[in-house]
Amino acid sequence: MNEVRVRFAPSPTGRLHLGNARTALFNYLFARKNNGVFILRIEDTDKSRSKKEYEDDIINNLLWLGLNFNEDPIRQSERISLYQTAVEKLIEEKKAYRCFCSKEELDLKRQEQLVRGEPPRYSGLCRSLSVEQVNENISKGKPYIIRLAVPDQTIVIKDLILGESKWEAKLIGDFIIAKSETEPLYHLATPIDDHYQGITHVIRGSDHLANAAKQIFVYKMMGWPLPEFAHLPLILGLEGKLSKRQGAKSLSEYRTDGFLAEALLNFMVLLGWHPKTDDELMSLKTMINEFNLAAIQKKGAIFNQKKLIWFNRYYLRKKEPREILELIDSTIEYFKVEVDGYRAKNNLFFSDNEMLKIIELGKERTDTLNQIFANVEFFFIHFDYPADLLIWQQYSSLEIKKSLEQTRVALFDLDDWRSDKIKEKLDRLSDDKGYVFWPLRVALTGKPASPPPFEIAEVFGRAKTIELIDRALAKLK
RNA sequence: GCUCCCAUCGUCUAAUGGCUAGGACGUCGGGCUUUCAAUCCGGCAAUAGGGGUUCGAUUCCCCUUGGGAGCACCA
Repeated sequence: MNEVRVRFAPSPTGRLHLGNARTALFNYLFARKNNGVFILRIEDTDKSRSKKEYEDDIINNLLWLGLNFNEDPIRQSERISLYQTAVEKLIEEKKAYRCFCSKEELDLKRQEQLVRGEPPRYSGLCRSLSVEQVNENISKGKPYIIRLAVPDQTIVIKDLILGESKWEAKLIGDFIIAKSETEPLYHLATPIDDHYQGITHVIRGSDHLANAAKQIFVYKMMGWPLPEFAHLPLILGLEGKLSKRQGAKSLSEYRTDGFLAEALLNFMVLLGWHPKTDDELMSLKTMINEFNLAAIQKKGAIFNQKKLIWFNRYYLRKKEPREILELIDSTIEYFKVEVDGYRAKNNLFFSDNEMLKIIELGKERTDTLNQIFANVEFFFIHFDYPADLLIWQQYSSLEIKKSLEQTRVALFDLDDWRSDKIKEKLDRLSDDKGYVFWPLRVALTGKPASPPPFEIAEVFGRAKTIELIDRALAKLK
């Protein structure tokens, strides 16, 4: 039994998005599950659309997710001679030929075929050109492209996920495999690399199923054995295709929007696949153990943002405040700047311990990392609120004033300024907790909803707490 | 237009030719609670439709409908 070798082969024509990332994940899981090798191949044969920037984005985000590849990534643009040799061999053996038809002619024929209700494909006109005719055309400098001379056969794709499907050669036609000897196209470069890289399982999106038929012809013409194919169902948006316009964000965007790699991985793996057990919460390690290609769903999965958010909340809550602080510092730099801005502007500085406490309070109440301070912004900004907000239920303004005065006295000479001690002391003030804690919360936060006021008081410290209580008292007549 | 693929709660999915079709997210209601969050308990919610095969079909077959993908000198 050969070693399992799989590849993730994106073209660097855009940022890594969720659909691609899931394809990478499934390849990775399959490789790890089988103690195999996971390879990254950059398919940059289209020079005009490929960009280094996108290549970097893809690699950085794969690494961020933890989908490490085992070998150095290869670029198709650096393997031109490999494809050239293959093209020349195919032409030599009359398995491929130069086609001199112009684009205009082809467009016209395509239209005609469509009108007749036929699938649009090349007629094979130039296949019958003699060597002399070809040479004459070349010497005249007539432009050409290279087509595969597709034999009249029916291809059966045996897909590990989708099962068997049949594809007739006459409906495919002699497709183009290269623009020239040194400019290979996808349908040629991909099977060649898969062969020479010893890929045993081609795992990719099901939008490539029809391409598999074409590529199988290349394998046959080259006399190579076929790899296994597994075409993954596509991820769809609520209204059909998951497109950039429909909120399909790049991984980079999810990252700066405050999503955690753990959440994204866990969410993605459940799109089209499910573990045997009902336990959906999985680390990468658990996924590897549980993964099974045959259990992958055939139908496309619709992306459910709310579940992603739920996973994100879950993993955020599980993280230690220290880890979160590091994540904020390292991955969300712009946010650190923003927070530092708050602090400088308001002359509010917190020690590391105080920051950790703030994060602990914030992380319980946020969907995403970048929103972690949103619910505890009162620590960083000057806030104001209407006096009415201080009033708890049916109490009068005077009674609330009394409550705050009692709180002030109780806290003023509290020896041990810790949240549990603060709570303990305030608990004794009244049987109606709301009567004590509600006005204090509003005094300390300016908000009707917040973490417990005694926790906040601990971070603020005695002086700031008393100051804020005095501000509240001044609002009450 | 042609080819291929697909079809279980709103969404992701589990299950078996045979108990009340299970779980998760969401949603609704309740408990806890000073608020929010968290958490706990409970409810609503699905086998697209029509034919077969069978004692029996969500499961196997056919048709319809619906959805998706492909048909580039992109990948």
